[in-house]
Amino acid sequence: MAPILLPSDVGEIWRRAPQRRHRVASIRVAPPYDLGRTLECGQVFRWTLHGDEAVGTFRGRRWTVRRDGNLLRAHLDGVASGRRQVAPLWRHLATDAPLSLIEERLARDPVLRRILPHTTGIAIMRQDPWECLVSFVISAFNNIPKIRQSVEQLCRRFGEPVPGGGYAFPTAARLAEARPPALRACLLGYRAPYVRGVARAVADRMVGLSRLAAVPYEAAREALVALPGVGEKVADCVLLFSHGHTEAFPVDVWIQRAVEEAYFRGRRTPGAIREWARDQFGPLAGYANQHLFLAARSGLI
DNA sequence: ATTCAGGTGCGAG
DNA sequence: CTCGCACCTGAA
Repeated sequence: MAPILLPSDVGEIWRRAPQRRHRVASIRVAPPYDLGRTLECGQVFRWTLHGDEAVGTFRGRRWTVRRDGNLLRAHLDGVASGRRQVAPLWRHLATDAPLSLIEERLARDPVLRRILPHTTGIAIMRQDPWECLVSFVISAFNNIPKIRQSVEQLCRRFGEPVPGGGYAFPTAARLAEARPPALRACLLGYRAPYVRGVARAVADRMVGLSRLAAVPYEAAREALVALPGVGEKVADCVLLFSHGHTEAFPVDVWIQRAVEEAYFRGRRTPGAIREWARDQFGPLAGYANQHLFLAARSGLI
């Protein structure tokens, strides 16, 4: 199959999207943005969805976001007065991602053209790198309900209470000083030392986690893989979901099976699949990944 | 009771 | 450097 050469401009448009400075409690999102699909396609673990209402903690505040057609309304829970800057929340939810352009480009690939009608509207969020890193370290050889429980336990035991209810994600310094038994009590199992390890590395500035967005993909990846409990797949998740490296293509068992089935009809190593995806989709590899992942989990591939 | 789950770090060849 | 294997533990 001929590689689909994608101009790098799409990735750049997304990455450099202007941040609105004024306060807005609501925002109109361009089709096909789908809040529910964005929150439930597996990139984030702490947002919960109830029909058209999403609840999540972001930057130490509890938010409720209601969807009304193409309009999203944000409510700050537990804060009686004093409006607050909402723009960072929209940025977090990636409401500015040029999805129609991205999906139009992705549809040049025959496989994606077939599944896109079932997966359209996914935006790749901009998550806090530290929370994202810990979440995906926990995700290794684990199942989603338990991952969510573990993250929630970490917040409950080590995070600061949040006005609207619940707890913020704990800081690296806080987790670095946590006792191993207390960490294991968060259902972490054998991953407890990994969480402690990454906490220490980040707290001690062994790795400039928040600066990796400005570091080229390959170099940023190397820095992450050096951390305990962080392999190729977890590194790619962090680079994609929190650092804006949309050329990252995390290969888990679902993606591996889907790509082998739909593109190769034969076995490939995770590394080979990752390299193939970067070549095939360029700066949109991460978006392709999310659509293929959701399609695989939905039984479409 | 047995099996499975969004990988990673190991040692062995 | 690639390959095979063990691994905490709750939920089905």
